[in-house]
Amino acid sequence: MTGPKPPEGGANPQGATRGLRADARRNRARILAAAEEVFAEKGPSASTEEVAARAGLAIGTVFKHFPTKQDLLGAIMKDLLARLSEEVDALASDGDPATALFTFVSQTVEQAARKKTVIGLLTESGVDVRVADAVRLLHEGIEGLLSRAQQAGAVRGDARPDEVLALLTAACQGALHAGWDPDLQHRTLAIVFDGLRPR
Amino acid sequence: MTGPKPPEGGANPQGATRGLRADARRNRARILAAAEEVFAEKGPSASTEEVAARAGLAIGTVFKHFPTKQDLLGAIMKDLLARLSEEVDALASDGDPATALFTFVSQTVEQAARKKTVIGLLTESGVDVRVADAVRLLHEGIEGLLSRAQQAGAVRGDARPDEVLALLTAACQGALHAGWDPDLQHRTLAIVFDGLRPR
DNA sequence: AGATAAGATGAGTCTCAACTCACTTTCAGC
DNA sequence: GCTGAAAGTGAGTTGAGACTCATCTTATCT
Repeated sequence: MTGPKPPEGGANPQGATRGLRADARRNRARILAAAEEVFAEKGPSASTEEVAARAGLAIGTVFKHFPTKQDLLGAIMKDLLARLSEEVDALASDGDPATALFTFVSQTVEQAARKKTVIGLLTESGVDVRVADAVRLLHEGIEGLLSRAQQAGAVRGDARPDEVLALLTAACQGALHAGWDPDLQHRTLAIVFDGLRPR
Repeated sequence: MTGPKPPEGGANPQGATRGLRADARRNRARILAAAEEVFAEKGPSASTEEVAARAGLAIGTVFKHFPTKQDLLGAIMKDLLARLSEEVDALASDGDPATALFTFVSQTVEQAARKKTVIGLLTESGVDVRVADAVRLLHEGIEGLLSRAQQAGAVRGDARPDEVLALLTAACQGALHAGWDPDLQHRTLAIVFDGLRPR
């Protein structure tokens, strides 16, 4: 009846990395980092093999941590959405309520132009159950930014959070196209922002 | 030196169907129709095999007409863009200049929600050289609608055609998401249209 | 240090879909 | 209706990529 400590049963606040052996935790992080890079460059159709190579690990290790490719994509997606939520929180506490929402949208679209991950994910598989929570969190964050902006008189009172989210995802999608450059992005978002302002 | 009439050398206004044997022309049309259906339902990742089945033809026939899958997707894309250009022309001659542009965008986005073809194509492969002409034609059409709307005072004078096209494609992309329903679509486009109106 | 289970490995399997081609069928001109 | 070329056929080839597993390695506990 002697042996290693059994896996800890408690709740794990961020990810399922508690109770993992040290090397496993390290490798999991490496995989996620590599995957984010690879998928950002080549989109979600990049092979798991390439992710493994970039992480300097064997393909089997990747599949041990993420049994299917969808799981891997879902984990990245979750990370990305969580980071967006953090940005929202930061802007909500520090930024000017009148411009925080616009700043957030601009930043996110900017980022989308570089990282195809989110975009391709949303397009290919729709919003997955695995990331539903993360999406809800982001939605709530946007709700906060929106209502502050409305109270500051910077955004029309009848705009709703789901409209903002729709505009945001649409703009992110659009950011992938040929001919989309910083200038066009700026001009296009300016139109959208004008549409959001009070008449 | 006797034999069947050699293929006609003249220009072919719509598609490369002139000089084809009757059955070939018929089958080519069947393939395009089937492909449009299949890709609209399942997106561009649907198999060529399924297209052949839907058309009631052998797989080899499909590949005889369209040597690669990209060719097939390109042909559909071209068709679709041509149809959009036709709609633009119709609205340009018949419609109210003040609302024609908005009507066109609404219709197109509406259609995108049902047919994933264009969207997935643009996302997966970028704008292909094969359809560059068709895109240019659509661009010119939008340019016309835009300048009429501006002359009618319905759209701000500083809006440019590429901004409109960016907004249009972005909205079409957005239309694929879970949670995108006619109501949300209407409200979101209303914001965009407000952004396009003179202040 | 020794024991042991967790973790890592990567060659191999399996599935799926794009594409080929030797052969058959059909159309069109005589 | 005969003939030759154009078109159609579909089993087979090929390649790519997701996923497996028998085996080896290593962290961690005593």
